[in-house]
Formats: sequence, structure tokens, C-alpha cells
Amino acid sequence: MKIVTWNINGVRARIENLCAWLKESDPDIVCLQEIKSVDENFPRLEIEALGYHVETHGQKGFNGVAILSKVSPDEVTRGLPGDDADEQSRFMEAVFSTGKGAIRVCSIYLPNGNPPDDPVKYPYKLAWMARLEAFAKSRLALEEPLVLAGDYNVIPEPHDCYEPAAWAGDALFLPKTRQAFRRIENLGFTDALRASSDGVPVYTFWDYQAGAWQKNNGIRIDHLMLSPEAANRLKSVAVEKHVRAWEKPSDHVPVAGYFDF
DNA sequence: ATGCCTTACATGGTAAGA
Repeated sequence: MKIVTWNINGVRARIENLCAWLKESDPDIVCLQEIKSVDENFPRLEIEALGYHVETHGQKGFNGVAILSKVSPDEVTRGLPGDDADEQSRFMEAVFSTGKGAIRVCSIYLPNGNPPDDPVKYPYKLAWMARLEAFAKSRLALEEPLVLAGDYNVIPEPHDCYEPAAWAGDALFLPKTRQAFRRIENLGFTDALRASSDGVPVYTFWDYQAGAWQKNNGIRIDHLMLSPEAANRLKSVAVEKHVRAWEKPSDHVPVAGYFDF
């Protein structure tokens, strides 16, 4: 089974790109982030025509997540628990049956948090990460295969960016951000790409500005975090970076995990 | 150099991204 996370940066602006990629990549489950669309305007017909079931959790203008799948999920829930007043659409969860039991998959769009001195944005990011940690801890107790897939807006380590000094004061790389990420990891999750990349720098995002793609000035912020039961079935991970060179690309590329399910 | 692009919303410049 192939499970992918991809920040699409506007699903309506990217629908031709997305359909071409679905045909080429042939994923079983796709977690999308930044769909930037309300559910009613999500281009579901084009995707359903390619044989995918579509579940969305959108909002007007920005944010928004979705899960596409060849097989219909048994259950879907929307919103990260822990703050009923949070109206930003950044989280959804789906459970699928496979020939080898159930698998649980979450599509995560973690807050950016910049600028860090903003009275709202960085505290919201850290609070959101604390909620994600609590959720992750509760789900681990189920002892099920679980994939927390998404754009974490976290650069975990210095070698996950082209120039650590340039990111020193950024909300994606601040010590508190990395610490909050490690707290989740240390509950017992495996960072799938790190576990399979032998320490070689691998990036998943290149800014549109300043020729970042051409200069390979990238960062690794899109992650597949695996419960032990999922990590034990991981076969390989691929960053489909060629997609970044397509016409009208997203600034993120798909990150795919291949599992023995 | 809080910009350099890009999307959405709206229909002209902002907000947001990372």
C-alpha cells in the first residue's frame, strides 16, 4: 500500500497537476493539505473519475485538508480534539480496512506560526502541537497501524534545511518548535523519511521566491510519522521531487510511504 | 532587504504562506 502526504497549495489552482500526478503515482491513500477551498467547491468529480473516494475538511480562502483513497474509509472524523473554539480546518482522520487489518491515517496541516513575536500565531502553533501530542498519545494506546501524515511546518534538525543559520529565528525551526516535535516523536513514532534516508539531506519544500528550487534551497517539513505497528510494515519512502519542476507546481512535493498492507 | 512568488478573494490591493 502506498500512502502519500502532499501540500497541494490550492486544489482548484492545481487540479490538472493533481490528476496528472494521481495517474502517474498511483497512490492508495493521499493526504492533502492547503486545499484552500470550501467543501462544496472541491473538484471532486475530476478525482472521482480517476477512481478515488474523496473526503474533505475545507474552509474559505486558506488552510483545509482532504483524504483521497482507492477504497472508501470506514470512518472519518474532522478537526483536532482539544479546542472547540478552533475554527481552522487543519486536521482529519480516516480509518481503512485492509486485507491485513485496519489502518488509521490522519491528514495534518500544522500552523506555520510566523512571525514568532506575533501575540497569536506562534502561541497558536505551540498549543496546536500540544493538542496533537495528546491526540497522538491517545491513539498510540490503540496499538494500531497509524500514519500521521502532513505538512508539520517543522524543520526537525539542522540538516533538514539548506542553511540552518537562515532559519534560526523562524517559527519552523525555533527550539520550542523542534522540542514539541520531538515530544510527539518520542511517544514512539518513527519519522519515516528520516528512518530511510541515511542522513543524506532530503527536502520536501522549495520556496517560489529567489530561485530556491534551482539552487536546491529546500527544507524538509512534510513528514510521515508512524506508530510502531505502521513502522514495522514500512518498506520504503520516496520523495517525488520531480513534481516540483512541473508547470504551475505546488511549492511542496509528495512524500510517499510504501507499506506491507 | 519582513523582499524576492503564488493563491484566494475580489475585481484592487491585502492576507497568508514558510
